Amino acid sequence: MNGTKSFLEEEINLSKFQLFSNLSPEELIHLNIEGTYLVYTRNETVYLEGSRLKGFYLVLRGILNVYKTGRNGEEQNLRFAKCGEIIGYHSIICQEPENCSVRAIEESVLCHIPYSTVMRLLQYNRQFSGRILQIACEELNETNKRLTSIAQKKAKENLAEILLVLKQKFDPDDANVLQIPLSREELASTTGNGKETVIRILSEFRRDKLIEIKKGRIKLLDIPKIKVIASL
Amino acid sequence: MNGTKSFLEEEINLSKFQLFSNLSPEELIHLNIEGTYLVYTRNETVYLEGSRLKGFYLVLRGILNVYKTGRNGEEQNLRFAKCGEIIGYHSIICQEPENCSVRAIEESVLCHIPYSTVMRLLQYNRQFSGRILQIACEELNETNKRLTSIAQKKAKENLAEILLVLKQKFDPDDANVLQIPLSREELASTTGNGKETVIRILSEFRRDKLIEIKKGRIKLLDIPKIKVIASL
DNA sequence: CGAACTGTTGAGAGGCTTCAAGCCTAGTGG
DNA sequence: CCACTAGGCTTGAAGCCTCTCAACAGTTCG
Repeated sequence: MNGTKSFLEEEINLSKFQLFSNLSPEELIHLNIEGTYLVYTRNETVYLEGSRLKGFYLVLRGILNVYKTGRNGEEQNLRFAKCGEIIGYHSIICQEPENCSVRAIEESVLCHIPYSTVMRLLQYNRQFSGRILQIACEELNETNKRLTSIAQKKAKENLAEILLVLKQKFDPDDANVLQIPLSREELASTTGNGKETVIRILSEFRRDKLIEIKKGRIKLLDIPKIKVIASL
Repeated sequence: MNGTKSFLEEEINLSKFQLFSNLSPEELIHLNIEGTYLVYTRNETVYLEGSRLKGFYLVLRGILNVYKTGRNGEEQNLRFAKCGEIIGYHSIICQEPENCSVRAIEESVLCHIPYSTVMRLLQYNRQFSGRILQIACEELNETNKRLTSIAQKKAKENLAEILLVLKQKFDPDDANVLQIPLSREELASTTGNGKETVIRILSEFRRDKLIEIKKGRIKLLDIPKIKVIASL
């Protein structure tokens, strides 16, 4: 992990993020002074479960894997965070050690916002605290949906669903190519299956011309059929 | 569903709930005027997924099953709500239709707090909005933990874990008897397994003197061993 | 008392995991 | 530049776990 403010100065205009769009000029100045910018390379860990964070992070660029470590130290993906999303805020709000770990999936740039700054904003800026509350509730809705799918769906249905979820989140050009470089193992940790199971199903999807894999990126060829398989 | 304010007048002192403990006398008066009290009998539905709620609910008495309907209309329990907890607040905060359903597991009394009241409190009472935020984050932590267990653990481990979670939440006297009348099917919908699987594991636990079942209530006899099975 | 529902047990099938071996690819060092 | 190596990817086979179907016992309630 390394990074200096000047290096990134240009690309950073925190007020363009919805979360900070309602800050007063003064609050923005403070935010810019107090926030620090960090670069993480692929597979680099941002923090581990159990850490006591000194603030939260805003994702400026890249994609991160938010996961828990479960049985036998096996990773379970909880969500992927991308530009504009925040991570590590539970820890701050609940005043508890973090309950999940975060690792960069591709080179990522984060902005660390220290505890005191967050607290000041939460206290004095209603729009900000309201937005955080909304973010938490949205995340909760997502997680509830995932939990239900993982608990009830078969591996194939579940994987098909995940592909659609990833498309929605990581296909900005709408070219049906998932712009997220996931290993088979990471994909498996997302669906809650073994690596081999995921590989077999992907092979099957490929054979049936539902998807295509080029340079590690998955392209969805037949979304209607994938939706049927996902039972959506 | 039926209930009148006078019927319950006595037992209701909303300010005793932590969520409302920081309300001004004026806010409390409004809350008392605007809140309505509702009684639900066992298995009665409070609301269904997709509803547009006109407020949220505080549980005054009883236990509720918060669940989603998944594959083939099968229920997936997300959590159980008891006295002092709130339900239906995502809907209000995200301004979206509710994403889960709620049903009374035993006779329950709820206080419905209308949208306008919630919004006023969220806007003007920082302690209140902060507390809601904290509740959301705690729920998120719980759900993340559940998701990981459901995805990774075997039925037996998972069921053992659920028993311990239920003990923590529904054993106020610390007598190791779970004061929550769950059907086998409801228990199965919590662990994400079939009913028969749960029954078999419970039988095994009973045979091994880990638990005892009397009048539908589960008593935990050997918590250390249950913890070992749960891999905790 | 019978009906309807919940709980229990058995048997069989199928899905998923696990182990194992070989392939492919990217990156390294000679 | 090429051979080599490490790590990810792929496929096969075996076995276990869980689901599903089915029959029956027990319980509750009108």
